Amino acid sequence: MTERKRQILQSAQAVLKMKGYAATSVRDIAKSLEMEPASLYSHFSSKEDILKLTCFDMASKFDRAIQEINTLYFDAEQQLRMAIKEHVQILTSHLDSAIIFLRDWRNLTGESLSKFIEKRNSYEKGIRKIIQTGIDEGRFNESDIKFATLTVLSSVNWIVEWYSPQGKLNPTQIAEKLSDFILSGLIKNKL
Amino acid sequence: MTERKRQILQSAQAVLKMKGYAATSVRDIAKSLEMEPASLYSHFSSKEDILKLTCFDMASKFDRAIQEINTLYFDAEQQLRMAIKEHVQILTSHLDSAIIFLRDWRNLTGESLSKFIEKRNSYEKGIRKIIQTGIDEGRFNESDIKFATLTVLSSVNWIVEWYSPQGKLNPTQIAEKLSDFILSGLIKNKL
DNA sequence: ATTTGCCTAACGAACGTTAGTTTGTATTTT
DNA sequence: AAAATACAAACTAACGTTCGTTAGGCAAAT
Repeated sequence: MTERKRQILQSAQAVLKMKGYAATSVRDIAKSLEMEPASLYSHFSSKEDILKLTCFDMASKFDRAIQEINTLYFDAEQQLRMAIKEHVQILTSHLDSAIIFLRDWRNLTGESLSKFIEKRNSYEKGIRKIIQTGIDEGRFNESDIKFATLTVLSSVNWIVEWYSPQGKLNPTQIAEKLSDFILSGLIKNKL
Repeated sequence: MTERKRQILQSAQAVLKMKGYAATSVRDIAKSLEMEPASLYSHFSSKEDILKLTCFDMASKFDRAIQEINTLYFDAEQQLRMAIKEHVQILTSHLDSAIIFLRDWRNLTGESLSKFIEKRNSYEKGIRKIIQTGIDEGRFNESDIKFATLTVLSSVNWIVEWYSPQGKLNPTQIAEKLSDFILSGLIKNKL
């Protein structure tokens, strides 16, 4: 990936974030770069190519993070805190891509779509594994694992809807607050 | 609204739910009804009209629910449990509309868009008010209210991504689980 | 001399929408 | 009871626009 291509991709993502992939035209993207629509095809093979790069780039970031955490021998609470922190970090430091990744992946087609879903499920499984460990350790409440996993992921993912780099909470603080909130729902009362 | 119009709207929503508003054409909608695209215009003035009806119909359902709850003199915990239960009930009993409402509202334009955002903020304010009451009553942890509100709404809204009428949890059970989870994060430890 | 990055021009397809008409079904008038 | 009217809901045909994309060329950088 050349420097120029990365530059164009970034600008494209900034535009896609605003109106969504389907409602954004190649001409919209070109205009933001002050270039002709056709010129984009010197760098990308199709509009969907831009979506693919964005989605799979983000997916692999999440993949790398969860895989690393899963190899560490911390207890479930620490693992979950780390996972949330990494997750928030990735989302907030690539906000444009993150929004597209979370919202527009459905516009992928064919093999790309199924591969993406597979990656997504694999990540979800990584989170679920941590929660399962917490239950096995006797630290987390026994509850519907799938339910717990999805609730965790939803509250974490939703931050892209309101996070602003200018806001009063930085990513680390957000991750801490979120972890406290989530863990209070998972951890057994120490009575 | 005639019976036929309601019927068409419902069929349109089933199609829109699949690919999203922007990626769905008027011809797609017509095909699902086995009619000609032009015929839709006997019932709707535009494609966006369908989106408008869907979004504002859902918005008013939520609006009605929160307003009623806010007039009841229960304590904050009970109010929040009721609000969550109503919210889940609305989402799950109008799943197609709910998905469109949550995902596609950004495709509204002009005055519709700003009015919608206004309604959305007003609902959010209703939830926030309940949480604030809980803090004032000394029952909920003092925390960033906006943060708490958004986390509550995110975990509730995300259920449309995985809820199925055939699943093992019914809406009431989901609402209870979700309430327990959320309230364990809000309520002060009774030490 | 070759490559890179962008251009102009234009393609065919799909888009949302309009105009005008037909059809079937109630309702009213003869 | 039969004929005339009104209306709703669908149709056919087509409009102008925008869509993603391709072909081919030109100028600057390597």
